Amino acid sequence: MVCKACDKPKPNYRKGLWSPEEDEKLRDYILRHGHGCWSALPAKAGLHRNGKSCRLRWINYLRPGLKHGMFSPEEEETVMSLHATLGNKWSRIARHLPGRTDNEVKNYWNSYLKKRVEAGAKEGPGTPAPPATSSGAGDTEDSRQSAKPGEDGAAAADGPADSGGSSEPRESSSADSSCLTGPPAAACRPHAPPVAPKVMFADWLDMDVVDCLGGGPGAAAPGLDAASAGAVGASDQHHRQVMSQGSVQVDGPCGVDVSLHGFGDSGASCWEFQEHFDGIGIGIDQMSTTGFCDLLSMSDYFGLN
DNA sequence: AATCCGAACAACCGCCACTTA
DNA sequence: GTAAGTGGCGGTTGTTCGGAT
Repeated sequence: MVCKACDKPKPNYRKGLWSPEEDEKLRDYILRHGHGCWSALPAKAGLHRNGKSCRLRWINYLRPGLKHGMFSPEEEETVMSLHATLGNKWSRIARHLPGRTDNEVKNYWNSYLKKRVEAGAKEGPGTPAPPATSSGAGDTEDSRQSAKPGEDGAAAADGPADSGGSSEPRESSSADSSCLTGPPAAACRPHAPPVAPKVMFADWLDMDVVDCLGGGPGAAAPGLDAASAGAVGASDQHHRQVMSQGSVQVDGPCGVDVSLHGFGDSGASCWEFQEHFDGIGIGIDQMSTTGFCDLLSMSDYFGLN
């Protein structure tokens, strides 16, 4: 991992919330060159942040394919199920939730699911808190829906209303994308960043590309152990979604292969990234060939590494 | 209308595992 | 074999907002 391109850490790193300009710089750089060596990235990208901060920002917020907003009942069930078996292994849990980050899962657990589980435990040891159902997540769920919807509202306001939901358009639960596809800004978090609407990875990788990359919707889940399979059995659609993932390799800035991964979906147009790539001179068709197909690899997703 | 409080979320910090020279 | 450096993970904190009083 030692990388000659990595400069010594600079002092005076900026901290705190990321500005839209910083986001833009980071995204531009990674989309052009891949992240490569994180510690060297800030200097190259013209950011006054440390590599860790950049990495976190990319992984938790900027990375294409991320899903923001409401957890679907299936996702909740998956989180609770996996947490029961894995404990606080948020990254492991997140691997079973396409488009969710460990940080998001962790936050969601700490702020919501944990309380529900505890409440359920108080009601009766043998009766764990019932997961939200597709017919309605209950009053607490409703309150959360109105409270949390998140940045996708900004996306809906700034871009196509269906851009967010296209992350899991196939066989996805309706509740999952309730905020992504549904209530516009009014129902979503008002203080969400007004820029950089959330764009699902599916929006910028055509399904045909995914098929070419080898992942097909009907592919099997290699190496998925029984426990994991059982744990996430309730959210089978997630597996099928993951089956559409592809993975390619490109040369990273440090001379190593940087694995970039795809997450396929319908042929929904990539309205933001199309615009973005146009801006930086990269054709959308170039993405598939240059490997700008970042999300989770199959192996990562299934915890095979 | 102003203030307080809890919730939600983004980001930081510290530790650990892994890789490479 | 060892040390240095990086990346990743989990815990925790800080900030912002909405709702209640």
